[in-house]
Amino acid sequence: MKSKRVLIVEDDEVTAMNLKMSLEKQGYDVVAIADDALSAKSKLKIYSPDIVIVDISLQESDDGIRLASYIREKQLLPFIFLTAHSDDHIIEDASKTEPYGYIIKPFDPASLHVTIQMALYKYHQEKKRNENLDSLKVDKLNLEKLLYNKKLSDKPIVPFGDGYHLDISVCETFYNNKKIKLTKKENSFIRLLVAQLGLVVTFDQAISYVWEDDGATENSVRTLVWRLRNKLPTDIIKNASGMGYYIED
Amino acid sequence: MKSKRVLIVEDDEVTAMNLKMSLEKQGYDVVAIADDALSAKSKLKIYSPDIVIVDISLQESDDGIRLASYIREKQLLPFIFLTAHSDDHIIEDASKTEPYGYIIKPFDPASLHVTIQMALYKYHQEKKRNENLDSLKVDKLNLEKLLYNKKLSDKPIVPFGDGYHLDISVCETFYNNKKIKLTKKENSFIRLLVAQLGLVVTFDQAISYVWEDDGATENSVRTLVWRLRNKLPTDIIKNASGMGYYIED
DNA sequence: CACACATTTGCCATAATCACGTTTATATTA
DNA sequence: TAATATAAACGTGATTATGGCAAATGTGTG
Repeated sequence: MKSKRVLIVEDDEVTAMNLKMSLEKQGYDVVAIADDALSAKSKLKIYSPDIVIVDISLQESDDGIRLASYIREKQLLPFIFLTAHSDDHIIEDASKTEPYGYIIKPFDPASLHVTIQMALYKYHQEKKRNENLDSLKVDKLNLEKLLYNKKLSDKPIVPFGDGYHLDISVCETFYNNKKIKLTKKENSFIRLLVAQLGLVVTFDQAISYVWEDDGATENSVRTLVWRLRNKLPTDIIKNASGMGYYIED
Repeated sequence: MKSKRVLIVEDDEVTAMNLKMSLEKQGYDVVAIADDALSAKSKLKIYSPDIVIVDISLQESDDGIRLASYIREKQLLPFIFLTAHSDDHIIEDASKTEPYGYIIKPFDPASLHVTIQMALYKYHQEKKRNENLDSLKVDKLNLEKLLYNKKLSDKPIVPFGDGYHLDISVCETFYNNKKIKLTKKENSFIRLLVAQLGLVVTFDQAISYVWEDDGATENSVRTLVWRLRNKLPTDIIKNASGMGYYIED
């Protein structure tokens, strides 16, 4: 296996150099060192590293955490936090970004290696799972979670489009608080669209989620969309040519 | 916050004692030390710790990993791996259990604390999300609340349909103040329909609520609806094709 | 930019399938 | 024994799959 490319984001030069030396001794390729979030972002693009080590408290601010959130959101890379503190609320904030690992200063070279390996592996698994999700499987549970994350405060309601909402506890769609009678498959597809609000639902996804084991053709999906569009008062189901359908966020 | 209860699963006495001391110095309560997976399982039950630290390679086998899988499956607790190796396939196996954290030997007391905090937080988040998903299901208690919220001022009466009302204190249904004699299951189903007035009661919901543990088929639900419709003077139970039944609000 | 060409989409009629309501026979329970 | 609940069967209507076709969209070329 060729050596992994590491980007270090650390404003303290001494720590950064220590890290770099330690990593290089273990066969890693430290491609760059950034000392703030901004340069980190540009260096991410330039060097395309395999993993990023981020100091949690860049310039005494929460820049490190925000950088991590950014990376997590874009699903670019695995990242590891480097921290000296064990301040509980920093830990809490850091945990929210779901880091792939963390190293506590002063760091130990051996544990550094293991942590990186674990992070890389974890990222690899996650990526594989996401790929599966993209191309094929969106299982019920997964979808429920997606929908749940979109729900409004304590009510099981997910608003979408303009005047629409979905009651996720009973699987029903409303337009201006008026129920729209939908059949099983129509409902199923709306749920999928809303779970991925703003994202395209591919034909494959639709087929595997709505039709489960019995397959279906792309034409079936098209006809389903057609029927749905007839039942919905406004035209919110958009087509992404060659890909599938989506509802705008 | 009261001190967190920790269970250590480690067959090397020296490491175990080191851990214990280190943890106690930081205010943790080490409730027990187990030296194999079996005793770990029983001690889990006896001491109900808040978190478990598991040595990844108990007695040179993969017991640690299997113990972790067991805990993960039962969704009992957060667990942290303790490992000396950086052997890639052990890391791979360990990662599959999605540990809440890991500590590399020789461990550093400060990082131990941070790792535990992160693990506890992560577990907390996970648990909260699962609970919220569960709360979307309708159980007896939930239903009573729904009904209670619908009742008329201070009287235990819930009106529905046109001329109907349900007395939730005695579980009886009336049409124009005339009692309608219903059987146990019919009553049960009417309550469910009224609790979700305007919303569809799915077959699954009906089956799990009316039939509880003894299952039933969709056909049973259909026949139940048929019997109910015969007893109710007007046609208020509507069908949502493929989904279930509902009464309009 | 215009043009031809290929692909994809929306729409529809038709056929196949599925779900519903209903009935009857058979269990289960009080 | 009467009342209640389930299971299987079946006609009917609702829902869905399928293939075709025109319109829209995208692509490559001169």
